[in-house]
Amino acid sequence: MNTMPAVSGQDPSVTGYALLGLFSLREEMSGYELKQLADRTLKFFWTAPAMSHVYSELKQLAKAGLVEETVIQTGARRRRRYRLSASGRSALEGWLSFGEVGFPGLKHEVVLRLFLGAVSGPARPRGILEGYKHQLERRIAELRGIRDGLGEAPHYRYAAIVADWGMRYYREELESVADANERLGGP
Amino acid sequence: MNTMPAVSGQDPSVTGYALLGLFSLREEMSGYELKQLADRTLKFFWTAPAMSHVYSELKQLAKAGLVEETVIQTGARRRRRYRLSASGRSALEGWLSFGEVGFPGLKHEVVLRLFLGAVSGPARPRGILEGYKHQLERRIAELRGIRDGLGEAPHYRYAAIVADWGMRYYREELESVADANERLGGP
DNA sequence: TGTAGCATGTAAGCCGTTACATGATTGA
DNA sequence: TCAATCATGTAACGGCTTACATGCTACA
Repeated sequence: MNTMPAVSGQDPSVTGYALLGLFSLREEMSGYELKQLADRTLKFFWTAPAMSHVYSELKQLAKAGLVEETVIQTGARRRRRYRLSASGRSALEGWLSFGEVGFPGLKHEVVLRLFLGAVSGPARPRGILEGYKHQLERRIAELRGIRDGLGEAPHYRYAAIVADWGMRYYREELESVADANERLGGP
Repeated sequence: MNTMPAVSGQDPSVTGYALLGLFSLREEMSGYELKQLADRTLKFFWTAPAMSHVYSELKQLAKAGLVEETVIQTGARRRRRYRLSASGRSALEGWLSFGEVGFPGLKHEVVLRLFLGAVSGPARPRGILEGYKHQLERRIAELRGIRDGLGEAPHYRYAAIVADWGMRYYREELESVADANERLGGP
């Protein structure tokens, strides 16, 4: 016999589990708050879902019983707040301990355009590289701010490892930009 | 008045343009060959499209007049071969010279699971990191083979820059794996 | 009182995948 | 001749985005 509560819907996507996982950092959130948290965490290693996608993902997670939904009526609009349910936590733990993990997926338009440099001529990649460099510097500053806020507290142990991973990655990208610029005969 | 030939369909997606770009490396290809080429080039900086997606993308590109299609009937099955058309080349050039290039998108399940290490406990990330290390080593060997085949010929100038970018990235990932393992108290 | 930003959603539709079906070719 | 691999697609569907619609709140 089945002692689990009946739930409906499919297995969550990886993004679904990722969002579920964020509830381990903060017990209760609205969709908006979850999106904000995703933009300070997930974003650095997993494409941040659009606002509207966060809402629809939460709807599905609620339908599957993995998060508990509290509806608050305020005037003409209802607000919802969510927290991880017991079965949500065990689903998350199960997902984390299960199976193979795929190789990271990358969609790197900068490198794509560099790769096609023979078609566009070298001026275009140089400009793109320049723009990418600025974006990277902004990202690095953003991530450094977050990383500094974590400190060395054991509570943020994993987050700190991940933040340092991200910093190392962005620094490597900066190096690759410099190397490519040099080889393109750039400044 | 419009001097361009009439074509139908939407603007290609980035993946569409990426595939179009591969015809600058090899004049004429079947869908199968295009997929093989993508797996030796694109794959390292842009998620490689599934075989079936390559076929449907080619169909769309042909419909839009960006590639020319030659149909060959052999027995009960027709084969198709493709080459870049004149308007395909100018569409590619236009796309390459146009506009803003977004920040690279990453879907890194390894880091995601590391990030959630507090939920799973440290043993699981350690195992995942170990597996990732092996995958990275295989990738590096694969890319090194390709890179060595390029040599220093000016013809492969851009490809060589991109291959070296990839190698640098994978080496950095290996460093991050080692750092994370250390901090997890691992071997 | 009006406007900018906070907040919550729905609808349409593309992008891309997996599963499936099937044919052709090569070598054991 | 059987199996493996090369090769070509179709169908169904999920994931995720953009565009749009709307309400709420603070403050100038």
